[in-house]
Amino acid sequence: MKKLPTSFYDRDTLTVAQELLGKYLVRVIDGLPLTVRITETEAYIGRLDKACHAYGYKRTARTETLFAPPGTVYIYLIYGMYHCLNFVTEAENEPAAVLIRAGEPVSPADRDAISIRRFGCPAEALSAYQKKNFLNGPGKLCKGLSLTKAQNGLSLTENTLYVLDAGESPQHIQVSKRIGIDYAEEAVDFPWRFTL
DNA sequence: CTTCAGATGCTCT
DNA sequence: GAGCATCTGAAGA
Repeated sequence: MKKLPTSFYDRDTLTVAQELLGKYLVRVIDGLPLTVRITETEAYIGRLDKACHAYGYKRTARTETLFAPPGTVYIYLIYGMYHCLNFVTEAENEPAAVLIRAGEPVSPADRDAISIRRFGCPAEALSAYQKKNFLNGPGKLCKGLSLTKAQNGLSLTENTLYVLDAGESPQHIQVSKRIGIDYAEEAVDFPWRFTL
């Protein structure tokens, strides 16, 4: 499988958000890869989107990463205790990104390694509720893959975090409104959430 | 299945 | 000082 190049991210954010579905997200820790199939994304586009941290090209210490070149990793802390993983899209200085909202382990070994990070025990010890809600949210995904602000600003062309083309073209994409952005006025209705 | 409150700290005004 | 691109456990239907 081939690592997605910078040119993949250097495109319209809505296109990238949809095409990321079904791709494999690889997180390498101490030389060991954890692989997750991406199943849900959201698009955020600073130039016109009040839900985006960099709406109207607002530049602060936090949003600086959104102005970085496409294929840069944007991770921020939310609600004081969770992290959200994003991939920067479009041209440099055009602040936009795709939020990775959910995924699923590719193999049983990935499932166990991620379960340890998320729950402190192997997957077989989990409750039905925990198995059903394994990586179905941005905070859960980051917890399971041990992603924090320490990885903010990394490039997806490096070897600690990257995306592989699994050869799967996204089918049956469900389109809906984004979650948790009630403050964003007209942008709350933008259909920019994509689920496999 | 659903709602609900509380956790917790960084970011921006 | 207010608010946040969330999650969990408890309680009720």
